[in-house]
Amino acid sequence: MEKISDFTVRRLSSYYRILSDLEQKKVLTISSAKLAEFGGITSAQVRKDLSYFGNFGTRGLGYNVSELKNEITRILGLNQTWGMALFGAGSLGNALFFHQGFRDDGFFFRYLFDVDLGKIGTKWGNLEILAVDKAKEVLKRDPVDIGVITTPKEAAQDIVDLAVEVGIKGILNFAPRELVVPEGVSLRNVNLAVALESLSFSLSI
Amino acid sequence: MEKISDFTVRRLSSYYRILSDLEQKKVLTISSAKLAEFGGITSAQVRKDLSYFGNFGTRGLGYNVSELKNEITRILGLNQTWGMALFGAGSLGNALFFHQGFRDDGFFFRYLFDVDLGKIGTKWGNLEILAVDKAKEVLKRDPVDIGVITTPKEAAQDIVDLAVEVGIKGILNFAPRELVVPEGVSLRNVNLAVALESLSFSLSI
DNA sequence: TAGATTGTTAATCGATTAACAATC
DNA sequence: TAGATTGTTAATCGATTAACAATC
Repeated sequence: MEKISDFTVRRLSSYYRILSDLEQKKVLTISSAKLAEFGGITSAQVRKDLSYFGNFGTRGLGYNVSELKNEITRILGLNQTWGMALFGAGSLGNALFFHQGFRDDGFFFRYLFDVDLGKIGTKWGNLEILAVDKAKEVLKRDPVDIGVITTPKEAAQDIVDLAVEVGIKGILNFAPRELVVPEGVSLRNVNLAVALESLSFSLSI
Repeated sequence: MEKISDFTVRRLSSYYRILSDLEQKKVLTISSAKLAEFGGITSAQVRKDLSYFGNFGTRGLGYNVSELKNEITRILGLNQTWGMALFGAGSLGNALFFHQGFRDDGFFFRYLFDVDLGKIGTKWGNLEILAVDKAKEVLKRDPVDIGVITTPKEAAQDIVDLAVEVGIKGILNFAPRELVVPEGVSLRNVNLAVALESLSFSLSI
């Protein structure tokens, strides 16, 4: 398969959300022009993105909303569940843990780890926070797919190394630090400071 | 001035963090090659990004860490403070509110708004959560620079319209919904679902 | 059928990188 | 001075868009 850019993947996520909305509103078909309008892009972009994966439309009519949503669900791997481990049980981790939208999409936290003795042994919902020292043993016995890092930046690389060692193949990092992962492991960074600083830049000029 | 791409601005944020680290470690000078290595990019990219704003280096020697950090601080508008209003006092908003890093960078929450009667009147730190009905009046009297949206997606566009009406020029949106802002208002979206779905895609292929 | 809209190619646009003269 | 490294130009790469034949 042709190499798919992250730009395309992020737009697929956007289409997925738009189609979910439309499906709920009982809209049956949609043109690339309409979909583009909702996503704030061009219709050529929509058709190009979809064309990497197949011919989902009907000339003259457009796309069937439910069908296209199902195709994108499959493409994005959202037709299955993903097990996650959270490293760093702080307030950001807490917000992510209780975020219903992730569960709806099939992303479940299965383990919570922290270094804070005051937190270890306490529960979020009915999931206990474990000592990060136990993580290697626990995750080797019972692997997860994705590691979510909400530790302070100083700890982040060590956690990545641990995650890689226990076979985690996807990492979502919130720590504001450049991280190194080996070939075959996917890393996505969410840096809230960058978003604010980019706003600050726009407001300054 | 030449149009600066958001790619460049985001990398400036990255340089800013790297230089802050280096300054703390008492490193005095750095070459574009080293800076690039830390940021995971090429040295040409670093020099190109900086060249939009001036000549900050010395041929043969590289860049003075503190000097370059100060220049970038100024470019990004981080040599001043920014007042923010939070719309949606949920767990994500709470995590942002108590995040020390934003304060260090000069971003301060000055108002908290919610619709939930159970939350209105309670305090985070010593800042009271106000009814969103009061927002227009309050923010017209005492404007802020940035609106941070952590409401459910259904409410997000109304909040944007309110924010625009009271003169807010920068919006940081966490609601997973495409928002419309008029010319002259900057909008940055942080969509956590997109990040997870992009990981899911990578893990699926 | 006539009108609408896809899927795809080729053109365009913009971002990244290689290369090197300038110069510390 | 000789070696190192910047600032900048030109080449390359890759993403977006315009255009249109195919076809429902």
